Amino acid sequence: MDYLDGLNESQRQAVEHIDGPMMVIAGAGSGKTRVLTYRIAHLLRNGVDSFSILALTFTNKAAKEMKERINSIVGGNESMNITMGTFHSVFARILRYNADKLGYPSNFTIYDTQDSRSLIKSIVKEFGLDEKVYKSNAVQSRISSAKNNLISPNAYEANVEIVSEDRMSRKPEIFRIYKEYAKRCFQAGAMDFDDLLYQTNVLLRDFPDVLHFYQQKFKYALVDEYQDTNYSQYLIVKKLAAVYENICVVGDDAQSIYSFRGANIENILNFKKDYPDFKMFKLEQNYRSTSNIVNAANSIIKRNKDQIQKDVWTSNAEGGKINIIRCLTDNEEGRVITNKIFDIKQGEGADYKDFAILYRTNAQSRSFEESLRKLNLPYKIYGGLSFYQRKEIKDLIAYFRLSANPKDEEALKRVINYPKRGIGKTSMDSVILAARQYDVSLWDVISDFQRYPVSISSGARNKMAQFALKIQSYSAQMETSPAYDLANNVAQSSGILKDLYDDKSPEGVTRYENIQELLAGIKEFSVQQEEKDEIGTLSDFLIDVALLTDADKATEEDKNTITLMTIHASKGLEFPHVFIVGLEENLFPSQLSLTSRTELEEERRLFYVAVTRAEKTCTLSYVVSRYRWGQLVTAEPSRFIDEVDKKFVSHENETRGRSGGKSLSGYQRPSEERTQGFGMMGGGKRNLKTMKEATSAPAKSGGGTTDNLKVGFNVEHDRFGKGKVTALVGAGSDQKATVFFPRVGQKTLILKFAKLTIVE
DNA sequence: AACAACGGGCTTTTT
DNA sequence: GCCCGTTGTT
Repeated sequence: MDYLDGLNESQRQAVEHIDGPMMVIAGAGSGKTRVLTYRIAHLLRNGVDSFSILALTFTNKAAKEMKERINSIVGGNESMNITMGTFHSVFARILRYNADKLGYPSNFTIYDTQDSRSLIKSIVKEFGLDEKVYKSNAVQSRISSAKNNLISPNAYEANVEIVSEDRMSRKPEIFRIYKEYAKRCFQAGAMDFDDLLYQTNVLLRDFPDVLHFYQQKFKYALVDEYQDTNYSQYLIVKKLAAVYENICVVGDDAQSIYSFRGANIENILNFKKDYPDFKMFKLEQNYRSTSNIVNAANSIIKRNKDQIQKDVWTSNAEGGKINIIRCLTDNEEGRVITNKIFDIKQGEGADYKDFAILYRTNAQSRSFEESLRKLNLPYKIYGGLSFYQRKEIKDLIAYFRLSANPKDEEALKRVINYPKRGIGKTSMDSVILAARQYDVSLWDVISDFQRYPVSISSGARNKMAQFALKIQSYSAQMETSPAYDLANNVAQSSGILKDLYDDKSPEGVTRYENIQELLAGIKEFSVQQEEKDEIGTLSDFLIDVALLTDADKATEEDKNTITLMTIHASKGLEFPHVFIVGLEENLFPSQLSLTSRTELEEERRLFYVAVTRAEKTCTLSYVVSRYRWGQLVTAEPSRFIDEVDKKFVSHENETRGRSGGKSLSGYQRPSEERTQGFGMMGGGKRNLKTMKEATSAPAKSGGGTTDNLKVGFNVEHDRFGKGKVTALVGAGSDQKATVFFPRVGQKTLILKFAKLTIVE
């Protein structure tokens, strides 16, 4: 068995375990994917039918790669019949197949986050609730977490605890919104992301024959990234595996970073309860990183309380220390990191694809983009606005969606007046009102005004009827025409293509190109389907499109570029040289995570994930002040920097030791040339003002006068006069105070610069 | 009904 | 600083 030879002892044991429940706890870089693929190959070699394997991965890309690797081990294309993909895509297919049982059309629409948010917004409006109180974001996450815990609208209403939580947050009507939301999704023939799991649970709960069928089909189940599954996913897997209990879950509790979307570490504990005789395998040897990186990462994660005991080690070389860089501003951070990349690349002849810049929030990408572009280095940003979330792409796809399912109200609202065809807000409001009165969909109204009369101008009525006719003609071809033909036809006859073509601005040109790219993608899809002797309709194309992400798209290109992405998006990836940027308090760890220990521990795991992406070098950076909300604000180095064991760290660009220094005397002013560079940043009026304050900073600052400043203290400023402290942010030399001065109003001051004296 | 101008909120992280 | 939605103007 040649393929077993390349595995270490614990890997091999995990791979060779065939029947019965098992859990693999896999440290970062320990060959987890390897174990998964080899185990599947091993199952196939030992006579398991590929049709009976269910493998749930975290991304579609991971599934695709795994299939390829299995084929290369087993030979042929045996992996073709394995059911492999993300929870969402696998169960979306199963739901389509069984949709009629739940009262949904098999071509139900999948609402993305934007769609559901917009639906929630309109419900809040229709209910006459205050949109400031019932913020769509907050309501959405409330509904989402209810669904992820399998709480139906009725159960929600009946749940004393939940309802009182809503009352306490002054949003007692959420249950009504949830009810209406669920109703409207159903009426529109639409499921949101959470529904794909929720409704699967309903299907398996209410239809024992369906449950039985899939239990018999999926005799072997594997779940990757088990630590990131939520309750809804957990229960699906548990039900499917209930008969044979050939279930293998793989994960690393130290890398659980998705609790904000309902992921639940308890699933690991539940596993032990559900399958008391399970076998546990630990993969602890790291093959990815230098020992400095492995040890540094260990020193970080050991600070967390909640974790499964394991000992990740490596026999790799020691490597360089983790480099920590301090910069003055986010723009300088961009330049410094870019130069570093350039130097390393020249120095050791690395490829661009060997580098990754990882950040906490998407908004941080800007300064790196700018400096990379200046130096003409190729880069690719993952995440952020994905290709499929761009306005023009969503517009065209909305036409497709509407043609496949005219009840899809979010799609209808999106395109009924795009491109402009003279159907304005007033007319649409009347139609919406009428639709609610008749309790039918918007489509029903605009496609049959005879039956559902609406008091709008005959002009508007005609235009809507024309629009409806157009959609109907598309619908007629939906199941018969090849995807590309229809897509192209829609793009042209809807007027989208012309509208974008006429826009000669740079953005307009890009949008036009994006549409062309989408059409090219559909063409490719059509061709692929024809090779399989299938027609490949637009309807088929739509099935997957809602669940595609940029990461899935990237595989084909495989370009040699520098990678920019959030740490979340980097999970499962590895790079020789990793730069983790923006290590500042309130950014990483995020301000919103500071309220509880568990949330802070999740941020720490995120940091752990980031560090363990690195193979050869890992560099951390932080800045003294950064643009946030369009304003330059001072920042403080992240606590995570201090949490890395000093043995594995070296500081660069440091003008001072940054240990514990509470006193202002430890702070050194930036050198002259730095101060200049600082002033040249940005250039807006606001910065100039901030800069003036900064450069006019007194060297003295009376070491200690404001050290024990507290909220409520009265202070005096030599320009603003007397005032009262209303808030304090940060600590040490970067502490800021918000002070209310009766003479000039409220000001936020950086204590090390402002000449404040405490008065009684 | 269409467009320009203005203002508010926002930043976690994603299927 | 940016995106979105609202307001005011034609």
